[in-house]
Order: sequence, then structure tokens, then C-alpha cells
Amino acid sequence: MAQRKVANPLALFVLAELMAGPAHPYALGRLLQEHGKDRNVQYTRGSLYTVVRQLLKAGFIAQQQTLRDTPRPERTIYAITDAGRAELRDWLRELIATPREEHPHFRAALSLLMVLPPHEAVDLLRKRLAILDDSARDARDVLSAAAANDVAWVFLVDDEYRLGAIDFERDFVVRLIGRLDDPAYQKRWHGVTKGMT
Amino acid sequence: MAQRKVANPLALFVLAELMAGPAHPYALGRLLQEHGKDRNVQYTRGSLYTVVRQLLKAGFIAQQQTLRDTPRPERTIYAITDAGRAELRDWLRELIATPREEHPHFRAALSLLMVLPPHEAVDLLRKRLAILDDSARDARDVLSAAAANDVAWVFLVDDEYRLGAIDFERDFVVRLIGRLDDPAYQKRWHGVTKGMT
DNA sequence: GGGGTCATGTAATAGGTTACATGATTCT
DNA sequence: AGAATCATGTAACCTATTACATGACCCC
Repeated sequence: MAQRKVANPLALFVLAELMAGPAHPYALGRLLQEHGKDRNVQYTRGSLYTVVRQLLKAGFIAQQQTLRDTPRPERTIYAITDAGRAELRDWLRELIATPREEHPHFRAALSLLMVLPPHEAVDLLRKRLAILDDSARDARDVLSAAAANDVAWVFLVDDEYRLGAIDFERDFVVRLIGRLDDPAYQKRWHGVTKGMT
Repeated sequence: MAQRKVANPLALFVLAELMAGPAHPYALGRLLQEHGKDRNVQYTRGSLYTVVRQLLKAGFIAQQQTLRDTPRPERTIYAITDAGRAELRDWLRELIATPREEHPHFRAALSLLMVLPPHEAVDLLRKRLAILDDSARDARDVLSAAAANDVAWVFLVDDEYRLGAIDFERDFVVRLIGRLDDPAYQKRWHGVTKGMT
């Protein structure tokens, strides 16, 4: 199972942006933000430079020129190479065809739910619900704004996925609260966790 | 927004295991596996030692003794401290009460879907569907095996969540395939992506 | 009794984030 | 004119993963 020379998902987006033309790292950051990709990857400005260095070393991008046209620091412009285009397609294919085990923080927390007394868990879950509702509203706003601008749906699948995921989690939490609220369970909890401190 | 002294989720599980009694790093790995926690966090043996060192430095665990009872390498046993117990509870509370933006690989890929020609995307998504179905079956097996053993449901919420998430993704993929399969869209794709190479 | 593999740990390396640095432009 | 902010990059530091090391049991 040969793994990617550059594994960081940010690299995928950098390659994708470079498909539209050469750019320097800082500009890539701006583009990613403008295109709303920062909702899909986590990165900092620092990691952009790291990733660009890696891509360069791997031959997926090439240094095109270094110029100081503006009075700003010298900028180095990079362009995607044929190898880079191939990598982008191949990587995308893999990401779509084969699910990777993800490890959401919430699931981790759920697996330790029994540490907390039921009534406290319920309180916390209610707080989460409220925030989840906010996020769902945000997501819906993004989608309807885009719809109003006649953006083609392909450009929105990621946001639809995001909204769907939030809704799923929301339902799960609601049902979970229901179960935790059951007095029968609460009585039982003290038995189950006795001796676990 | 003061962040945790030890941020790695693995630390959370280590603290939780130490609630049941002192242990040495290698044993923690065994315990985590036995308890099926390796479905919820990603770690390697190496990271266990790293995390234990961090927890020690942060004062959440303390060195209890170092012994060579067995002919095996010398082992250092760690115990959770009061600060550690507090940290565990507080961290859990935070994880449950406040959703963190996660960045699933699949969503990243979706946001670049337009790079691939529709018919290829459909093929890839069908492959994903098949694997997703396998995972769902696995998850269901875990759950019914546990049910057969009368495991209390609190110990299974994480697996239920996992199954739910898989099912959600499955539905999403099915619907997405439907939309990509539409010939109207396929014709349009060539227009939309013209000039993007 | 030699080859695997289990039990346990350390060291080297690579990855990514935070912090720092610098000059220009705009704001008040 | 001084303060804040933008544009751009480098360097130091921390984290985490892979690779390496070592001795005992177990199997045939």
C-alpha cells in the first residue's frame, strides 16, 4: 500500500488551485479562503509553505519565477507539473473510492460517556444541541446564498454533505438525551459504574 | 481560549484507562485494544510513550514505581493524579458540550468533485458504496454481538454513532450517484468545466 | 536449537504549528 | 506622525510516527 509522497490534505487543495494557474504560497492562502475551501481543510499560513516545499521536492510543482515587482518581500511563483496533475486525479480517485476510518472527537467522547453522571451528560448534550443548530443554520445560509446566485450544484456538494452530517448528529444527540433522561437508566448508572470511581 | 496542556485525544483514553488502576505504557496499549478503543482513536505504540511523557510533565499522572519483575525490559508504572482526574472530566465535558469542526477526507474530496468527469465519479462512488456496506455490516455485527452478551447500551453509544454515520454517508452517496447519472448534468459538466483543463 | 513472535522500550526523522521578522499602506 | 493592518516569508519548536533494539518464550 504505497502511500502518497505528500500526505497532507492541504496539498490536494494546493494542487487544485494551481490547476487554474501558477501562484505563490501566500496567494494560495487567499484563493483557498475566497473559494471557501477553508471549510474543508484545516491549515495555517505556515503549513502552506511546508506543503509547497514538499510538493516541490516531490516534483508535483515547479518553481516558475521569483520576482519582486511589488515592494513586498520577494515572491516565488510555482506552477503545477504533469506529475502534479496526475497526482491530483489519482489522489482524488482514491479519496472518493475508498472510505478512510475517521476518528471524530465526539465519538471518542461518546465512548467514555459512562464517566459522567447522566444528568450532567444531558446538560452538556443540550448545550451541544444549541450550537449544532447554529451550525446547521449557517450551513443552510451558505447553501441558499449560493442557490440565489445560480451556483451549479456540483460546487455545493461539500456543503450539502456538511449540512447532512450536522443533521445526523443532531438527531443522534436528541435520541441520546431521551435515553439518558430515562430514570430507569439513571438508577442503573450508579450500579454499573460502582467501583469505577 | 486556553488550550489543553496535552491536546492529543489519545491522552484522554490513557487517563480513562488509568482510572481503573496504574499501568505501564505497553499495558495501556493492550487495554485500549481489549476495550475496543482503537476504533475511536488512532495511535501507534510510539505515540503511547509520547503521550505518557506529556501527561507526566503536565502532572496528570505520576510515576509510581519502576520494576523488573518479569525477565522483560524494565517497566515504569504510572498512576493518575487528582489533577489528571479533574482534567479527564473537564476535557470530556468540553468535548461533549461543544462540537469541533471536523474535516473528513471525503468532504474534502467532494469539494473537488468537479475535477473528475461525471461517469468516472459515478464508478468511484459505486466502489465506495460497496465498502461502506461492508463497514456497516461490521458495525452491526459488533452491536449485535454486544447485545447478545447483555452489554449495557452506554458502552455502545460510540458504535451506534459509528453505524449511524456510515448509514448517513451511504444515503448521501446513493443520492449523489443519482444526480451524477443524470444525462442533463453530464452534458452540462463539459460546459461548466471548460477551460479548467 | 534456529526462526518466529511477543513483550517492552528508545532513538531518529519527518510533519506541522506558533512565533518572529520586515516593510508598506491605510487610518485617525 | 504613530498605530493598526496587510502582505509575505523564515525559523524554532513541539508532536507523532517509523524504525531500531533486545531478550525471552514457543514451536517443530
